[in-house]
Amino acid sequence: MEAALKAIAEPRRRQILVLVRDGEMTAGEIASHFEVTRPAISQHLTVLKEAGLVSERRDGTKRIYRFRPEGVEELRAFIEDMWTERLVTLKDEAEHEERRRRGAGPATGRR
Amino acid sequence: MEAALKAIAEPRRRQILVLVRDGEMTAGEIASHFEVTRPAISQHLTVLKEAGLVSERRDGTKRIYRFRPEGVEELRAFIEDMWTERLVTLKDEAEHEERRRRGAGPATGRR
DNA sequence: CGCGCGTGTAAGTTGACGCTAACGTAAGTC
DNA sequence: GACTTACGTTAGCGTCAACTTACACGCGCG
Repeated sequence: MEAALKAIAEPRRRQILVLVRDGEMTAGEIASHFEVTRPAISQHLTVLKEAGLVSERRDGTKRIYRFRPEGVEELRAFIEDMWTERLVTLKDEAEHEERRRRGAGPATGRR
Repeated sequence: MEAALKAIAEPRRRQILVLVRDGEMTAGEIASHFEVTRPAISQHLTVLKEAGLVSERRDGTKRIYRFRPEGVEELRAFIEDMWTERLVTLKDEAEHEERRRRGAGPATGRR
């Protein structure tokens, strides 16, 4: 998750994602869309792959990269939790209070 | 948007966001939750503020920071578009193909 | 108005990251 | 098995970002 966030924080990697989003592409084909050298793109692809945002498939000497929706799904879910968990916390507090009113409460919920 | 992405890519800033998510807090109060110095937290707060993820309010010499849901909303929407636009593109391609079958198409889509 | 409190700001250091150039590697071709 | 193709990998360099230390600023109080 950390990795995915840092991956999309980089503009060029987002551009790469937009490229492969519409269909799979070879490394060279991706690199041809940019002004930087191929090794640079190769490194970006490694980062994206390890972040789970793209998948790699091999065909002979070619390497074909493909957008990986599940990776972005995790990311989206994480961002969503960023403020929905606020409601969860409020709910937890309400539950604790109710429990306390019943006299049960050592509150073992601490990590 | 770029700013918001780079802001949440940093672990400590995410922790700060989680802190102020449950209610507003002064700068010193936030800093007391971490091992780093107060200036470091102050810099993080500046980054978060300029990214639109928190808002700042002043009360005398104190500065009170508050979570800003709209900022995260933009972020969430951006991530969402990251792959919903894929469907739009597929729809475009379908339209182009249909147009081509009618004999229209020199395929000027190249940038 | 001098002084303390709560913060932001500036300067300097260190570590991480993106880039290039050179080299290494695996698959196909003759 | 030499040669080409299509890549990844490594070493080195410049830049940026996070941190600390030291200083500056605004508010309130006597």
